Amino acid sequence: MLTERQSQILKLIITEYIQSARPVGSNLICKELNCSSATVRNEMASLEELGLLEKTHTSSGRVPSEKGYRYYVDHLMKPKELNGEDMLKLQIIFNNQQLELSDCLSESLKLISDMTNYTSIVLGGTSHDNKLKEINVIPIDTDNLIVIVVTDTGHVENKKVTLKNVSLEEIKKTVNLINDLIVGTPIDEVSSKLEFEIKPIIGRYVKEHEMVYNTFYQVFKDFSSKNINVVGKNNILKQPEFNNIEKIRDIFGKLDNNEEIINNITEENNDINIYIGKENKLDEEVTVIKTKYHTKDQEGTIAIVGPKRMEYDRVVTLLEFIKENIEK
Amino acid sequence: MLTERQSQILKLIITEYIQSARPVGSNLICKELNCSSATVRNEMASLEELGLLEKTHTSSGRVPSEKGYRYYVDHLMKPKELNGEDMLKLQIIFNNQQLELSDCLSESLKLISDMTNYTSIVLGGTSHDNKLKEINVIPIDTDNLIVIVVTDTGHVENKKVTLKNVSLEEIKKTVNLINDLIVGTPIDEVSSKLEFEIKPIIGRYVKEHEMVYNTFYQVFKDFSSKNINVVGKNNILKQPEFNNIEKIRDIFGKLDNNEEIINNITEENNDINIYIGKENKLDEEVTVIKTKYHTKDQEGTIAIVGPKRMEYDRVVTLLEFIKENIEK
DNA sequence: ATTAGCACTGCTAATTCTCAAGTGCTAATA
DNA sequence: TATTAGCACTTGAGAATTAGCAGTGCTAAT
Repeated sequence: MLTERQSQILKLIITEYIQSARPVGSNLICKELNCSSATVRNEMASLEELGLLEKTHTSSGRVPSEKGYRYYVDHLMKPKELNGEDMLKLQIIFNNQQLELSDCLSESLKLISDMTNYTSIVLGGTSHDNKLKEINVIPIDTDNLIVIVVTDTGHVENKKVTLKNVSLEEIKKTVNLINDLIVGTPIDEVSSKLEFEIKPIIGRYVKEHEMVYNTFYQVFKDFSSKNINVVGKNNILKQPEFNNIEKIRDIFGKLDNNEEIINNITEENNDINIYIGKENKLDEEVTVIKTKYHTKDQEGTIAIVGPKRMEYDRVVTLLEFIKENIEK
Repeated sequence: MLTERQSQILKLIITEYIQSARPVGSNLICKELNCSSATVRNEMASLEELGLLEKTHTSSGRVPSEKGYRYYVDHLMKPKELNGEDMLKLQIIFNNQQLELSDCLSESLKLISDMTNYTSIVLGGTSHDNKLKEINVIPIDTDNLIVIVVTDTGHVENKKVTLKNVSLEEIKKTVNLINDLIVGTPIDEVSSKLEFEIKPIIGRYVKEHEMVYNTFYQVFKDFSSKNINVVGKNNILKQPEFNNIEKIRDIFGKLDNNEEIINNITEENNDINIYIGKENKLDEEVTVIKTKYHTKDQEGTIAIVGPKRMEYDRVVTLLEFIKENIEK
């Protein structure tokens, strides 16, 4: 357990370092405290002993270690009030009735990226509460048609499909079957329901039933797949810790790789969670702060990615605010 | 006019520089030609006199100037055969019947980006030949509904809109009006037709006619807006000329700015056009090679962006191939 | 327990030095 | 007249050196 003064010093070093990105020396700290630089140096040495601080070289100032940041977010950090201006801008987005919820989300995270110079990620997926409302087909020509899928929450998706040698009659029949038997099913269960309720009987009505079944199956599969939105990637270029091209390429590569994002960013926990450096699976030189969100028609993850030297308090407050606002 | 030997030297310098990105000295060249390095130096001096070559400092090798590249693409460059492997990969994309045309385009440009390490851009827009086939509404609840717009080529778009205090009756009436009067209109003329044919009469059928009109107007406006697809942006990080963060931020900023892309990339000419350095409006340190394309349902621009030190011959051939393939 | 003082460390930036690559020019040559 | 050999010269890149500074750890005094 740290003494009061050690806590103070650790906190000062971290907040100073977050702001300046340069190692912090004892002189700077002792001005804030009622003691000499020598005393601070002694304390720093103990904090380093505990693994909370590091030096970049023998005679440099101190830099927080990952363990130091962890201690900071667990014990020292105070929630930060949202500043008036930030709050106002976010309010404007959420009060805009014109915007669909998913647009609100990306808009507000775009704003946060601009304000903080970090990168935001929204992962969205249809939720269990999202039920199939109806499907619809619009023929284009003999071989091509559009399938439109609508959920009860107003989420719509369409896909152009090619079905050769299948009469419009048969397609209509299939659509009716689906509308009769599947409507009302949570969207994430449609696939299995299709398989057990439609597949066995479709042969009675449709000649090329395998092809037709596969086509519709594919449409629903696409529908329930996740969408990924990475905002403010270029902000990475503004962070001094990412000042070499290799590193930038590395991180940009990861942020462009959808699979990697889904695997490493998706959050299952409803709290605001902080993953510092090696604690996160995306890249050990960044911190990821993220949370799961639920709305009536979708659920997913919102995440902020930045350097380990991140304004933790501010980001947590912003994420809390957004999560709260989209969930109502 | 250049002598035969001068042409040869210029060409050698440019191809060598394109490949190595380092100033080219006389020694390297004289090995390819039957003459001494002194002779080559003399010729280089004349080529510099003509503004076709430059030096980075008094005793460096030569680097092509923009005028040099221009001369090269106008007079020296031979069209390059598509190599078998590249060709094969592209063929696979174009032969895939499953893919929509627009997907083919982005797929093939993604491939080109990977092969060349340049960045590709596809600008698409609905063309004049693209006609409104039908519109459709699906009510979600009392205030919200989905508007679905379909064109005769199978392009579909949907939008969720909120219309308070408007009865379903009135909305259906509006939809019928549009389907009766506007269907068959080229998509880029729908807006004006709405204004002149629907706006004057809608008041007869709908109480809140202004709001309803505006809503539909907005839907069509969104529909006909251009879509932009920038692929392989990260390749910029691989080019040695873009090795400082400032420059990268600059270019990334431009490539993320949709307005800038539309204004500076859109091409009106059907040939493959090459814009070297200051000749292009995007950024004076890059070369843009681009062309306009037409398909039955859309037209737009495809462009490749890379350093001035670009493999001109290869890119031109690739673009020609793609243009040809999507246009049939 | 705290602090003043001092020797010590390692980084950064400036300076100098060296070397290689490449040039332009002159004079000799074919 | 066109080409070439030869040489003095220029420059940048990289290595080595140096000076100075920010900051440390330790010791001894308070």
